[in-house]
Amino acid sequence: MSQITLTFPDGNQRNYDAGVTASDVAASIATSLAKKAISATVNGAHYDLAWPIDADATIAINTLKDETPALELIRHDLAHIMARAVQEIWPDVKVTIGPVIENGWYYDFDRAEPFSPEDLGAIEKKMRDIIAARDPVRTETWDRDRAIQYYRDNNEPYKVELVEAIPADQQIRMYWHGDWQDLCRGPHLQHTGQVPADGFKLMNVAGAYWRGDSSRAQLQRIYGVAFQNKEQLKAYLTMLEEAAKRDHRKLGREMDLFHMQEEAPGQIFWHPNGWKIYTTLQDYMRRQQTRGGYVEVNTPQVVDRKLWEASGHWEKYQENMFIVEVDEEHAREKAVNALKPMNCPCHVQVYNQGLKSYRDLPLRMAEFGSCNRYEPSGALHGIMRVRGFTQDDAHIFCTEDQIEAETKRFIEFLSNVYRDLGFESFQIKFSDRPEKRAGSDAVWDKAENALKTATQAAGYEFELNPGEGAFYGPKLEFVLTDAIGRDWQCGTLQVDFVLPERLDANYIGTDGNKHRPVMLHRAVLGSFERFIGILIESFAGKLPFWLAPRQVVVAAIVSDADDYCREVVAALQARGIRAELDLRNEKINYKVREHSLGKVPVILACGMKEVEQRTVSLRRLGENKTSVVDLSQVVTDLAGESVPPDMKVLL
RNA sequence: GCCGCUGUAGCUCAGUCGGUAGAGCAACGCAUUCGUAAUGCGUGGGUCGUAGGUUCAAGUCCUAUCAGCGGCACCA
Repeated sequence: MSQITLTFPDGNQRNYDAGVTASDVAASIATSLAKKAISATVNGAHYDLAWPIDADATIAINTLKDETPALELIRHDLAHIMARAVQEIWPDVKVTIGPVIENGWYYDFDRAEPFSPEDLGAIEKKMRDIIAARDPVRTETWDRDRAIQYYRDNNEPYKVELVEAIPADQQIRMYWHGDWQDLCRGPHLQHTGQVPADGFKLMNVAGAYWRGDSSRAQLQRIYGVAFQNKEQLKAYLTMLEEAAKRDHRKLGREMDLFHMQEEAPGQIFWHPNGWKIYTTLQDYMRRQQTRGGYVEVNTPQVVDRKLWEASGHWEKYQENMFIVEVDEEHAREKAVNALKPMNCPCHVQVYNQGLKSYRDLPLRMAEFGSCNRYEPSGALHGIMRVRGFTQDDAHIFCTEDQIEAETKRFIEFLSNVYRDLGFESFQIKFSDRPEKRAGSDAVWDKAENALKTATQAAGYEFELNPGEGAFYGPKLEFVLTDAIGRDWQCGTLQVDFVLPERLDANYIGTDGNKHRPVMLHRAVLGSFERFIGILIESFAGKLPFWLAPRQVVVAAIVSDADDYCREVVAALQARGIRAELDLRNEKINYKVREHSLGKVPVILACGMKEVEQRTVSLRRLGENKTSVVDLSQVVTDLAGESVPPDMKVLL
């Protein structure tokens, strides 16, 4: 039998018979290691302890303390343990797939009756029994046909389908613990007892389609989360509670920002406080766009279907459009219109007025474009995903040669805005040509290269998102990370060769002939509604001073200070600060609590001491210390703070 | 759109076996003038999401429907 040499992380080398398993290797080092071992990393690949190693390799034995392999295995084994528990309780349930996901796993089942929350408890209990049994995990490799026959015999149609999708000559790895079996790539733990019994929790049940295809069977998906130990699980559950606390729907009510109601699903009733955030943000964006060389336009909401037919939306996007038909009796002629779901076709109409010269390009046309889309009911989510929204949209009409410079210019514009709004970093995803696309390969090569080169030239890296481009061109997506680590895709830049063609946009070149401009579709915030939702959640309602709808509350401690409080508010308002008065017959504790919950950044409390000394007692949100400041000083300071970041730069 | 769950006062929620609606906070009134996260007492407030049905009787059971929530699909 031939010998192989294994190299350990500390550089030591040992010789073994070829075909040795990591389990044997661990045992050759120490019995305790063999017991603790969960898997091995062999030449960088994650290996099951039971797999044979046939050639020289580097090897590391993993234990539960090694986070990456441990979490992978725990979650993966739990997926199997859960599937086994379900089938032990309900033998007629069909199993499908159960992958590891962020923080845990899920498994999709086919079962006629829905799983109830009580069922989850029963499953969890059964899982703990399986873990307590410390059932050894064993594996074999089978021919594909044997596996297919096995699953046919066991009446597991989904597994049959999965195996059939594997090439006929490929070996199939089968896993068992107890009597329960599953098809699996592996690796797995040594025995079920290696899963931390108090480190996991079943979270919820949801519908999911077989193979993600909405035309196929609807399955039931059970989600679980799992960690190396109880403490980490608890920390995760606490983080979820934190996220729930900053839910923009809850904060929107508490801060009195907006509401939504049945009669207008997916549309927002902005209250004064919320609308103040909106207009402050919009004013900011307008200033930035003006500085960035954009012209602003405004275009119609209700537009004849003819334009949508010409643009391609009628064919490609009709399901998502609100169609407006006017009753014939009242209409001079029957017309079918649609609420605009996008601004681009209208912008081309503006562009097409009059003759454009190459001297006019690049023409950067912006609109705070109010759009309506009939989103599927299940897609609606607070103010983040709505049917009526406003994009900070713009279309840059330019020549192909200008794509690169405009891309660079836009990324700089966008990163500046994100920084001002409190997001220091963002990632870029580059989506290239999809299967279904318009335009020649040569044009795509050109567009993709221009986008890529420009992004790199601007000094940014990107992640490739293959095949996810729009049908008319490649796109960049800008993803920012919020205060609790969640990613949000906000900005986008898309290269479009198709729409200028369809809507016959052109310009006169240096040669005196007509040429086709390229359109760059771009947005920074995406939509005001969604972005405000992100701001609320990221800041947990504690918006930066300049964006806070109610910046200051001046609260009287005793009613003899009322007149002075009025004077303080007037002084603040005279400097443009959004200050409110609270003269209610309540204790200062009550007022502080209420305005703190309302996320007002600054509370100025005034009692007789302040009246006599012409000062205020200043308390900032989130701090429980106060400071006494001269009235004139506080007005100057807060006026400085309320200046938007872009105006500060100019000062 | 699909699967599951939910819908009771402005908000958060209770409501048993089907017997005719309840709490806390908020609001309003009175008292209290108080020093940095809830002062006390009192008063008013509900077609139980909507529409049907079963029943002597429906918040409760059934059907339909609307909306919301969690996922899936969708997100140009």
